[in-house]
Amino acid sequence: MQVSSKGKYSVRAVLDIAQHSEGAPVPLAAISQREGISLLFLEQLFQQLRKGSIVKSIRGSHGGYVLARDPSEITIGEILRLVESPLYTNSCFSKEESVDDCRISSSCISGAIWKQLAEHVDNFLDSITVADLSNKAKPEVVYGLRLKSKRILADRGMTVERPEPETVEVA
Amino acid sequence: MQVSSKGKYSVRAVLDIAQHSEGAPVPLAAISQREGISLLFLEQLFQQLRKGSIVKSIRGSHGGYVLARDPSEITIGEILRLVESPLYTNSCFSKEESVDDCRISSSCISGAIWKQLAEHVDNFLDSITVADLSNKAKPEVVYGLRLKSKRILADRGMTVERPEPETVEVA
DNA sequence: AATCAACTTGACTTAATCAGTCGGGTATCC
DNA sequence: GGATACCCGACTGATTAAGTCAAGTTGATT
Repeated sequence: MQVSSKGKYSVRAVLDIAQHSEGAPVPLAAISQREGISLLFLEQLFQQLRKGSIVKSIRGSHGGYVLARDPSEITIGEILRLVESPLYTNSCFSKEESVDDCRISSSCISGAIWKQLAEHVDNFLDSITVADLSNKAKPEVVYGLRLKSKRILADRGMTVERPEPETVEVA
Repeated sequence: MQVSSKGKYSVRAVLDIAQHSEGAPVPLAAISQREGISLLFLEQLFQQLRKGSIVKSIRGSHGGYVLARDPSEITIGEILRLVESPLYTNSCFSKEESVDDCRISSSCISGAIWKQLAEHVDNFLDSITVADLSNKAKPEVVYGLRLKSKRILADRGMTVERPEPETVEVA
């Protein structure tokens, strides 16, 4: 259970654009240098990010990538789902039978956990936007990792509260 | 980002013991048959579960495994941490310098996310015990996946609330 | 004491996935 | 038209995961 470097790199790259683009397109070469990520690898990732309409591409000289939407409208979860293999995939063996007929006793019971876990993780990651992390706007918030407005979560009938606005140790 | 079958199998196996042991040791061969997991693979997993004192082994004829503690004292998170690679590993490059000196700009900022994510996941998984899932005690709760007493979470200064006690679709 | 079921250990194999590369495109600006 | 930068599919090498195998040791039962 790990976040792949595809996922981590993608988040960093998008964040990099949010921080360095002044409306102007950011070429991958610049991201590659700043973030220390292989250019070729970035190209591969950005194909998916573009198709998922996280970024828009601008071709030609002085081209590059810009965010496709407002940073406050792009969540970390969205980014990850594009490049990561899904956390939850249905793996119950009984297909059309009723739940009680499921052969492998503990399988479905514990299977429910993975589904809930996936929902939990998605909800958490969707509660953080690129804007939240772009320290350009509010540098002091970055390490505190304040969650997006709770209203959004409330809309989903969810609450995700953190104990205190403590500073995350970045070591 | 996925839970490996090591993890899934381990949870199912422990659950299987909780459901089928009447105080008597459960041999791996039985688990293997019921759960459709390779015996050899189970042996491998149970070594780690034993060392992590999730289960106790009873050798000899009519031997097998029993839970090392009360089902309500064993969390899913505990099980997973024993057999899974950790979700969060510190990957910041700057070691002894101050935070501001960190070279790779977005790296640490986004790095904080992974740490929080890991904490979030652990808290969720630690809030579910084997007893919660052992449908022997309360079959109707299993698919509802009721969380462990919120007091435990409150002790950690955490709240994790689910929208409604809806039934999870097990398809 | 013999026997057998069951655990113990470490090495091994095979298949899949991950991370990254390569080569040859195409669009756009100057 | 050349430089810049994105586009796309195929490819590779390394690591990990999943599962297997062999050769034990231990302990209860008979």
